[in-house]
Amino acid sequence: MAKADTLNVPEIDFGADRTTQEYVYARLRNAIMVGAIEPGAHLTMRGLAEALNLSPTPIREAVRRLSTEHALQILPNRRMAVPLMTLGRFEELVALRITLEVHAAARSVPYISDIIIEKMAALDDEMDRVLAQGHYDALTILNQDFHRMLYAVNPHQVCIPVIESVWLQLGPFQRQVLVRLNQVPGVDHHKQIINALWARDVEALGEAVKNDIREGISRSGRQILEQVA
Amino acid sequence: MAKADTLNVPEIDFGADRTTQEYVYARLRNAIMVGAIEPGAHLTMRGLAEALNLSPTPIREAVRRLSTEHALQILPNRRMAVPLMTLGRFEELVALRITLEVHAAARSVPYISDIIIEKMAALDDEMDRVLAQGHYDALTILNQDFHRMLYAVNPHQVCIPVIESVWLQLGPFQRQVLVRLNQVPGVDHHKQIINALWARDVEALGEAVKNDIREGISRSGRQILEQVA
DNA sequence: TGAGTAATTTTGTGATATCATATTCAGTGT
DNA sequence: ACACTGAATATGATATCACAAAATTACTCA
Repeated sequence: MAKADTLNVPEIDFGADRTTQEYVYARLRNAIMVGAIEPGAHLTMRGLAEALNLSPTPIREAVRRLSTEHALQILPNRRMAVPLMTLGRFEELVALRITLEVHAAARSVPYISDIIIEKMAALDDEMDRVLAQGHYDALTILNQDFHRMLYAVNPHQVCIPVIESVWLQLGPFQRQVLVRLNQVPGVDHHKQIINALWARDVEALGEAVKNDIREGISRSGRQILEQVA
Repeated sequence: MAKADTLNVPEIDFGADRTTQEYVYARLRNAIMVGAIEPGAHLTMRGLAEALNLSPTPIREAVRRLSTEHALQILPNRRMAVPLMTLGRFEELVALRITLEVHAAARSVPYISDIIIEKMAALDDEMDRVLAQGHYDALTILNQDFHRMLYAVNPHQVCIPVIESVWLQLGPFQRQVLVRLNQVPGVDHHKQIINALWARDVEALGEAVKNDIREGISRSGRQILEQVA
């Protein structure tokens, strides 16, 4: 079925007892997060329903949730599309991402344990391996896991959903950046993050997170958007 | 009908050509934002449907969207409730609110015009009038309008939805605070915000926003949560 | 009287049916 | 060829229907 390729992303494994709507939501969200759906692409609910062999009802619920997160756009014609990126919006999103993640990282420090740092280091090593093979999707996922692991150690944490919402908005465009440049950023700022964690140094951690985000996407993304404009 | 009182909030006026789902979403969101629904309260979709004279379908969509924003909680039994507040979560939400709003305010400064400042001052005056009459709901709405007006002058702004999501999570609890204390915070930090805007002083603006949030809800909220715990 | 269990009711979920609107396509006339 | 118009089609939105799971109630037995 041609429509299925709209989500050219592997089926995700899924606990059996969840709802269909949740499955669709998770699958679409994942596809958008790794940039599997091109910005500007138009989707139809019935198309998605046919592709996933479901009725429109759970599709609509999932799509509505994603539009609330600004991962999808409901156009005035009631059609939906993946939002296009502009330079202004891009810079706002990156700036917001830095502010949020520096904040979340700082509030995680009191709860950091050696075990967590070691787990994060292990994730970073895995990223190096995946990087060598050029698996961009896996790289994106691992990078997010790395960051999320840090923010999640704070037991009262409320930032992660907000941060993920920003990731979601940057996702489709980030893929374009990776594909166009056909290379990933050179320096690995994750080592810097890990060092700051070992030292429990809030200042250094903030700097490291900021650099990681800036170098990871900001510079190259701005290049591309400027040459278009 | 008794169920309708679940949302003891006036009907909001609503453009005629929007969808039912959007109407339900807006109405529920508003009710939660001003704290019209008590934390811990259980809602049923069919109950809401009956109260609003609608089928469960648009209700489900609206509720799903709100649960994505963490304004409602879907329990493992598939029931839904307004989340309860804890001290830890409260402090995280307030800290996040400060970080976000200081960020958004700073990024608005380059776009500030005298006209906007005057409009904000007018809103603040109206708040003083409403305050004298003890209309807490109207006060909450006006306060949000005041803040939103500032952040919205940035044309590439992406913060407002995120900030509103935090407001939404604080809403039900904030109402409890106002009711229990039966008074509103004394000093009006909005004047301080407006002065900083006239001066185009980013530093002072950040301080003013921080103080406004802290004094407005943080102190009294913490008091209440601590005496419970 | 109280605890456990079966029957009833309520509820959430997803598929289907229906309707209004938007889009696409074919045909007409210039 | 090209713009315009009307028919046909596709789409989104909501209500209704069917089903399964959960909650509630009623009932039984100790």
